[in-house]
Amino acid sequence: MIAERNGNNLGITVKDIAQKAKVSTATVSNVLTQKKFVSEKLARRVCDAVSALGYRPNNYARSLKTNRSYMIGIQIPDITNPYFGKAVEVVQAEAIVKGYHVTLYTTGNAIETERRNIEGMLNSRVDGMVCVAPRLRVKDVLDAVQIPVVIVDRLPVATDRNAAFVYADNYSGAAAIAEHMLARGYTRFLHLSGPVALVSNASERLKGFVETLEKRGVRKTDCRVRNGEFTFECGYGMMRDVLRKYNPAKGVMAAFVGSDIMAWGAMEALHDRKMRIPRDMGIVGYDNIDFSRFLHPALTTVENPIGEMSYRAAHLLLDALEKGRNLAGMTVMAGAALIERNSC
Amino acid sequence: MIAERNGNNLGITVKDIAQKAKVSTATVSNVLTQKKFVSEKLARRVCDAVSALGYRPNNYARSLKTNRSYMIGIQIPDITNPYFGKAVEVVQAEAIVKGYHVTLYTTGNAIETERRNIEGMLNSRVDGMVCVAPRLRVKDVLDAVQIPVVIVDRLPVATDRNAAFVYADNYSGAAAIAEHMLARGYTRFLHLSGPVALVSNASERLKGFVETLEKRGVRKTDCRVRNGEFTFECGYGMMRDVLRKYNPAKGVMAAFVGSDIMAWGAMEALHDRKMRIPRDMGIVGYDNIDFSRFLHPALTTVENPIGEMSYRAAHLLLDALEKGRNLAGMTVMAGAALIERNSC
DNA sequence: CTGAAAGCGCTAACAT
DNA sequence: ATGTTAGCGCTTTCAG
Repeated sequence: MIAERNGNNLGITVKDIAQKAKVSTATVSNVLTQKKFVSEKLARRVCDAVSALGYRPNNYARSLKTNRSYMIGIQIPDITNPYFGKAVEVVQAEAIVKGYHVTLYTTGNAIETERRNIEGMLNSRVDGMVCVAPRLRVKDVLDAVQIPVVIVDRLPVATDRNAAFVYADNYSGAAAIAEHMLARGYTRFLHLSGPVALVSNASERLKGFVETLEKRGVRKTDCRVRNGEFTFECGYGMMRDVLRKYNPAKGVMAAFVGSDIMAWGAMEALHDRKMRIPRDMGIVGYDNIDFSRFLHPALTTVENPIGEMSYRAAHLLLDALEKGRNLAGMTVMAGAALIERNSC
Repeated sequence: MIAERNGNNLGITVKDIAQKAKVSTATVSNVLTQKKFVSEKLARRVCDAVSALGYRPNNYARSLKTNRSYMIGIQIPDITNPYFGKAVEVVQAEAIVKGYHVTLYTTGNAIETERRNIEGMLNSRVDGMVCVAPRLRVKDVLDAVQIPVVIVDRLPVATDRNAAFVYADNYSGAAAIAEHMLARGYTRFLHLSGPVALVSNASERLKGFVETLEKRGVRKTDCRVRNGEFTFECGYGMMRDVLRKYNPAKGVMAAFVGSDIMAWGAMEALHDRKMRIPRDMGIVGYDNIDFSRFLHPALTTVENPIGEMSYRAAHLLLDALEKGRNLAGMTVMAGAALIERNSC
């Protein structure tokens, strides 16, 4: 007999436990999977044998037979960013409740890596995947994949694939910022944007902000825009450049900085110039990252509900997997709420 | 013939491609796994068939046969914390290079969850695992597991299991802080510690700090200690309490706050009281989280080399997996370096 | 309700 | 160097 080593008996199979419980392997399988009714008596015997031998089903064999891995893949740009960390946390928590495991892939915003990752997920035969903020064109990811997918934090595209979209209303969020600034009486505006050409979030925010301002009669020359990346350094650098020829005495400006992290950088640049916020310039960020409320002054921003989005995404995917629901055409848009604090 | 759908042909097997290439399944397997030499001619034919049919090997079948999943599990307390995010990032990057996938588990510092996660990894048959900063007693995790494990960021224990330890020298790091404060001329000291009873990092830091101070002749009454958790709120609350009866005029205090996040909280409490750092109190953190250099004043802290540790951990595990190296008795300790900035 | 047996797709002996 | 074939451990018809 194979020795019972602490809790991890690789050698024990259904056969062994069938033998010990004096039943067939089919019965063992039936009590384990709960798919067919088994009499109390036999079920008891099986369970006893299972714990006596420390049996642990072999998931490869199971998966080979059922063609399901109970594994879902999640891909995010950067695990070091708490915003995406939150997404992973939520998806993982929901998945585990339904008996799914999660495998994680990180892209570093590199398109090539994204392609490789998707290939990797397919190879390791995940049952479904969620892609958070992909840089690869959505069409390209869908083309590569047959299994259910949900794309998070990107604008939906029309598709007949088994794919859903969960995204936030970045346009309205940015529009709310514009309205807020207007209500505060600002007359000069600045937008330090994210990578508009690559990321729909960035372009939606830009559009929402600028269009609202125009609609309310602000002249183009009173609203400057600069494009950059969603990083501290970029926020710092762009603001530093702007500040070179900025004089608050000629009219205080309100700046919508494309993300909280950029906004932090921008605030540093102001600080270095001994400028006070909001006295010399109003600052609004976007995302409502955890730290933003602790900045000085506390950062006015827009809640980007990544937690809610990933929750919805997880459930969509899990429904597709468990109930066979087809995702095609499903989109859910989460709202965006302005969080008023002291920076503008 | 099964239609070739975009890049993901679940129905195609070795058999199909053997047929198409007019070779045996063994030959197909051999060219795919590269374990035996196959002539140019046949290899060519096989590769052509593979890409023509869009074949993708079924990893379940492969794993069932070889008893290897090429999957490693990583468990961390909180994916929302960039410190642990870094660990995941590094392990994932190293794993993928060697052809391994990573599945992620999060504990929320709940011991029960840790136990469940380990169970989950074992069920999904990971080849090895890395546990970062477990709360479960190390002995308990080792007892549960037969596969190679590396424990990161915890003090090693003696074991004959296939387990390695990678940790940082928290004692020296904290000692360096004490020396630094002494050198600056401080005579009154405070330590706001992490969960000393549960986490060896916290207790090591406490020990390193207090013992060094004592060794250098500081009286016990001049060094106060309070225990808490590694959170912003806890840092804030403990410092607020301390401040109720603190008067810098009677001697400026230097506070070693157990982690950067706590230190941030503590700095907020000082700020609320209109106290200036370091004029009214010196503050030193621990971890060198990314944001610490942007705080005002920039936070003096100790580099906790999580990136390096996880790199070493990944390689240890991968060596165990690939080269069959037994990990028993392996420990690697990473150094800790004081980072002098403006808060103390 | 229970058991016998086929077979999921792959790899690795073994045979040629 | 290549082909034949026996399973890996499980689930799932199909009989009984």
